[in-house]
Amino acid sequence: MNLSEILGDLNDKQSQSVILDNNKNALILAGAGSGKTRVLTHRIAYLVTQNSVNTDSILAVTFTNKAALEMRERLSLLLRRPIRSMWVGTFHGISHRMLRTHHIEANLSSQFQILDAQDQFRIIKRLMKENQIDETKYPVKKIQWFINQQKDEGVRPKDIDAGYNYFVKQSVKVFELYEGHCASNDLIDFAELLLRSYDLLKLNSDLLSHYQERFQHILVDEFQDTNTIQYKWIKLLSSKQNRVFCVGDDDQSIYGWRGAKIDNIHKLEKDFTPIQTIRLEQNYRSTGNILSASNALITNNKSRLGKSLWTDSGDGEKIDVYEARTEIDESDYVVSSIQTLLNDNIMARNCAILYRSNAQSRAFEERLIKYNIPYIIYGGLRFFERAEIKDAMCYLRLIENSSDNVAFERIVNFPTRGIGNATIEKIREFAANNGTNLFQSSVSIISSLPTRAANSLDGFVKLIENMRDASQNLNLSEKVALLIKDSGLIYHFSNDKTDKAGSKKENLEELIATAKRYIHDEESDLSETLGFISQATLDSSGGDDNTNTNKCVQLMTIHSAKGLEFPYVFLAGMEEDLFPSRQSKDEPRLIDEERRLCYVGMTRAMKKLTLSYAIKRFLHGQSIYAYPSRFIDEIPQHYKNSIKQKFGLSENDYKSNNSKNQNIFPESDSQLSVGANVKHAKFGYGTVLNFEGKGDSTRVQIKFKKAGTKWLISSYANLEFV
DNA sequence: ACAATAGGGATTTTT
DNA sequence: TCCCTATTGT
Repeated sequence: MNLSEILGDLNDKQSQSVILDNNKNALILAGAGSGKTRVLTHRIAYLVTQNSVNTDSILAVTFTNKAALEMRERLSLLLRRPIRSMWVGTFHGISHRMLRTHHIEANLSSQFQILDAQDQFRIIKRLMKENQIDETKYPVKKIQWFINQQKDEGVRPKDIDAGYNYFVKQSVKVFELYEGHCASNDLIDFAELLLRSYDLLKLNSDLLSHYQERFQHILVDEFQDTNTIQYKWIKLLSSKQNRVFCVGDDDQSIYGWRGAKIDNIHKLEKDFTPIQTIRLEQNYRSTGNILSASNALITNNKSRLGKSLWTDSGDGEKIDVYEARTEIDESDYVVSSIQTLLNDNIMARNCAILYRSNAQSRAFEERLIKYNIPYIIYGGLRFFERAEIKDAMCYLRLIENSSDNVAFERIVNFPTRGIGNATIEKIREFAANNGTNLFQSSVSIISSLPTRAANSLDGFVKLIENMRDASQNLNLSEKVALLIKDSGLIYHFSNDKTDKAGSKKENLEELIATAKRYIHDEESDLSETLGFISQATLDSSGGDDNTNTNKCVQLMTIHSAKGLEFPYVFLAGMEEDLFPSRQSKDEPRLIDEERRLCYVGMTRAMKKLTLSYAIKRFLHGQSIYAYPSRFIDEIPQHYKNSIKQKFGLSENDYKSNNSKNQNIFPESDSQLSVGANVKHAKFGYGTVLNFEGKGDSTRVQIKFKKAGTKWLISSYANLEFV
């Protein structure tokens, strides 16, 4: 690969960044849609092919697994070879890798487990209960938040002076208890991965210099999102001999509330000298109007590094601003606009509805169902966070490592097998007194238990032991298949009446497939199973079935849309107190972040952007009158096209429409049952998987033979039973 | 052990 | 309003 191939399709600024002097650090201020991933990957390709930098000497850090994966893929395409051994990963993934390799120096066993947010919550809650700390006064969520916040700042309990603040005092107490618990149980939470790997390097100068010498080039993506400990981690790894190359955009910093320090990007220029700053301002995504409007909006923020996006692709259409009467009206406007696009053969996946808070998705969902437009809502529980999947994973964990107390607690009596609280309390007590784990403790106390409890507990112990023996010679996916069956999970969820659609059972089956797909890193210090378990915690998004999503309109929060782009974007709920949110309105710092969020939302749009707001909105059980968002006013009028006229059906039309439809699907319809076969005019034949609600608002989930699985409102769907 | 019921809270969530 | 949790009753 030669230089012109690497620089071939890059603009001046991009090329400059890629071939930047090796003796300088770099800050690439990459605006939205300016090709930052391209610069990052081409920079690496340049170093490897033109500067003979060994791939082992490169460390590339991202925030999300998705970004890391994308970088890997693009790199192996560019370099035309696999880059398996290269250190490309998330902050957490890289930290994890270091801790596994140097677990002894990090004061961890080789089998340490990673806690996800749920596990962490459970532990904190139990610790508080055991120590009589009143949950109503000190909500677990808040304490958990406090602890994570401190860790993100690199702060340990001993560093905190609570003064006279009772909340902080209690939080620190729980923090200490929690730290003790994690230490004695070999547990690491997300924040701890970073903090501990930081300490590891800080306290072991040999290790530190090893990595400093090894990583000649450290590249960081989305630098504006780094928190204090991440910044310190990078700073620690940097040295006289190596160079950092940071890419970021201060205008797209939207995770300040999670500890991201926008100021890190400012500090960079002081802490990492000599440094060269390059601005990528040419945008390849949006039309001129969208960019100018976004630029105008973001100018209202103070203390920016300053950047102004431009494009040579023409002005495009103005931004539509729709004033709706209510959120129903709003969703009707948006969805009928989408319908119009679909009629023009625009693909559904090219349309996105973005909003500030998840609660806003409902109105759109209902309208999309009415129009029979396929959609997908992002957000909510991810695959590995689902209860049934966590249950199964905990069986896997306990089979693999009987000292995993977190797993033990979760599944000892699930599915229920007659092991009550009293028994579990005895197990805990014995374990605490004898310095052993819960599983071992169970084995020890069985003989001292009343017959009934003893039998139940004995059954559980034997179950785990048998599964362990039986899975000895099985591969990962066979192991998973065995466990979801023998544990009784499949049986339990097959009979779960609350899960009419059987999706939990399906998820468990999907877990087998996910295990099958798992590719184990041969160089890893972990067994295949432990590798799978760690990966599941570090990347909880697995298992999702993306086959139909490209036919769907996409609904998500603006936060989730960061890094994505769509030809047609609808930014909904542009109202004061919703966006910017009420909780942010009193603090200029928070308002600025809301404004950046709005900027991120607007710059997702490629061809056409539509903003909408409702005068009256039903929220939290009551109607609220709202003012249009200040952000709308901050966009100069000549980029906007205001639409105030009522679109589509009038209120009366709705009424007549509804009453007309009421007869189509009588309330007392006894034919509607799971498994019933139906025919739909457009989607053809299908089977009812699930339904909810009554009368007019009944929603039915149907698996169509050809059209896939859909939720429909029965009063609109006009179903025929066959 | 589970279902029914009452009460409280309701941005955003990369790992 | 809706959803999640904790409590209560069978």
